Amino acid sequence: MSATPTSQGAPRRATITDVAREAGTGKTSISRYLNGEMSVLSPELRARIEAAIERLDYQPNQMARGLKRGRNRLIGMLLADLTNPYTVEVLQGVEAACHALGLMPLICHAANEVEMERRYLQLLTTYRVEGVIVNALGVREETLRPVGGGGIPAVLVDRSVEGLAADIVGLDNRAAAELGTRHLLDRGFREIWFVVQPFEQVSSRRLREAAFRDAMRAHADAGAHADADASAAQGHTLVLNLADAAQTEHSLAELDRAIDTAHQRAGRIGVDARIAVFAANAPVALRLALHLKARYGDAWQTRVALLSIDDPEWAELTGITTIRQPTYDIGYRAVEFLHERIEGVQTTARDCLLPGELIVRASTAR
Amino acid sequence: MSATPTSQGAPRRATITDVAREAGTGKTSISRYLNGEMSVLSPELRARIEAAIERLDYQPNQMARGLKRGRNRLIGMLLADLTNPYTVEVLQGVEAACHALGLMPLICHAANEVEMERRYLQLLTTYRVEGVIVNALGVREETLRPVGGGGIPAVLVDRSVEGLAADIVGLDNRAAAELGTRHLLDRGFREIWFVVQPFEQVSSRRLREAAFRDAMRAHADAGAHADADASAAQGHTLVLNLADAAQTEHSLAELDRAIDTAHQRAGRIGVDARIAVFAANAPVALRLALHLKARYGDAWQTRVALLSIDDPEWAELTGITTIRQPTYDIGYRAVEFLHERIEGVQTTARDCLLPGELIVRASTAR
DNA sequence: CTGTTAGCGCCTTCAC
DNA sequence: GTGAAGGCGCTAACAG
Repeated sequence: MSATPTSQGAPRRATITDVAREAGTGKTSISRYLNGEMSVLSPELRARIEAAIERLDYQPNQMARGLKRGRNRLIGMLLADLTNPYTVEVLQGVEAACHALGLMPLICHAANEVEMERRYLQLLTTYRVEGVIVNALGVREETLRPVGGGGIPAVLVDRSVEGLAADIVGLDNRAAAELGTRHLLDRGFREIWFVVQPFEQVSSRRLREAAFRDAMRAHADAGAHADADASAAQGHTLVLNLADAAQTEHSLAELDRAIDTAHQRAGRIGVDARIAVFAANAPVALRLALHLKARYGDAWQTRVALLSIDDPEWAELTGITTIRQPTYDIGYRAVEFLHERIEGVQTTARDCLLPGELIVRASTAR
Repeated sequence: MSATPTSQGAPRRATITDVAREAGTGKTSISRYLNGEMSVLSPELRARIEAAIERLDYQPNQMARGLKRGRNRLIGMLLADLTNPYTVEVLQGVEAACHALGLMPLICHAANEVEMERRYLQLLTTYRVEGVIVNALGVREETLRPVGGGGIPAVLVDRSVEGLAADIVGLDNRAAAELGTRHLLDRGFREIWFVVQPFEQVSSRRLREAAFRDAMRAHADAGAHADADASAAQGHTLVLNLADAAQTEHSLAELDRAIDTAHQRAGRIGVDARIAVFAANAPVALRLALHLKARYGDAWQTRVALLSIDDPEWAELTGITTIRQPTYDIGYRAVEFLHERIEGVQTTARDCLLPGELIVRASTAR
């Protein structure tokens, strides 16, 4: 039982000095004890220290330690959008790794605001974090200047930042998009729409879309020689700007026309009426599903075969085929990379591309 | 091993001393400048300081400031489960409020592990956070001892902790459960199952369930006098332990029996076969929906009318009536409360109960 | 083995 | 108006 602080207010936590006095020794020994240099302490002294710490309920002040040794075990975690389930899942991996490595993540949520992102980045340096993991939103190389390269260590998650040479870990976007495209092709879909948010600074969106196009082209090329039917496959890319309602409506209308056209044509030929829609990520998939349901009713899946990268909790419920990202691992690896850099391991910028996993559900059945 | 500060090793950030030298003045003036005591500085000196800061890209070290003045503007945010959309939404409010008040939230995710929760709590005190806002998982009063009361200021979110007198902000659980129950009753449902996770330490679960029972009883009482049909209404409580697969299956089987029984009876009488299921929160609702879909197929909603507290993103897609919590406000208010306490406002423990909003969708239509 | 002595970067009296 | 000195809680040489 600690001294009852009858008078409320500021019970002023015990300091190392208090402990030293209580144990009848000097601060140094306490410090040594705290840092596990047990071998250099007589068992007797050690016991006294232990008792004193217990009695005073002493807890070393991380801030003070950090100030002294120049490292506070804090790392920054800059998130573009916590609303995206992807982000939360990555965070789990981050937390776990930090825990294992004795790091403490300072989590900052930019909520899709570039200005916030900038501010947080500078706030983090103010707290002298030892490194940052950033799931960049719109940062330019300049904003990240204090970071990476000559500044504090940094590793990027999911997205690269132009002009910045830093470690990056994320999904193998190319392979994932190919996987999805080929799955749709294999299932016999011949008209595929790839729907993605505006590319902007987000490299992963670009990569996925490019891989989709390449996969479609590869299929067409192969088909020209072998399978006559294959050559009919056509891929379209649709940009969906979720941040702008009007633009979103406009894009969705375009998709609707394609769906209806295909439906009419199919009626004549007597074949599966569905076109396939490949959503580049979960937010896009959700928006699409909501729209389609509003337009075609509960049976919307008889009109469209939806496939998505990311595997949100509602995918199973709605029966949608997805490509699940190894989110936990992404977060975990990111921290490991950062830790190595913090510890001074000097390597050139590395890329860590983790594979996605295709989860087949009813939406792409034929 | 100290890394040799070559061209890129450790650029060692500028300190207040560097700035003072660069500006040809003393540290005191720099400090004054940093703290906005402009009126006490000659415009000329002030300009020189500004220039020096700019040139050195100086940024004050929060840790050092904190050490000196005893407040580091850090607050702890202890989360029970980031996987729950509720949590993320609350977090948005917290972030916003912190930003407005110049606070920096240290976010800790216990991931439903009581042990983690304990450890984080102690880690937070180690960083000398000025306060904590906790969405408690299983903390006992003793764990929180250093917190609240005589310790550091604390405010609870969503759940109270037995024996701890602290501010608490969250949903008006009683009103929300009543709202939902009455909605179902109004829609003519006469058999209602309230499904909730094991109560454990979570006060909100208890409150919701109690309010549900009270509402059912109130209805029965009123019905005894007026509406003969009303007296037939029966409420059941089902505990669903999501942490244990076997127990979950067991509970779901019980629900299945009720559904089937109702269905058979309805077939004879020729009336709506659906029983209503009131999920105490989103995780429960999701688990239920997944199970029902697996058992009854895509048309599961013709067997069960699902209503849930919380309004997850898939609710709209699935057409489920919900009671949305004012999550953002909850987070925001929590920080405001904490801030007041940090600033020394001494009031007795306050409760802030915010109202939920009923969002009627297809699931409860008749 | 143990204690003494300097600071880490900053703020805060207290003189000038 | 401005600066010098001391100290926040802790660690890291140096002695003893």
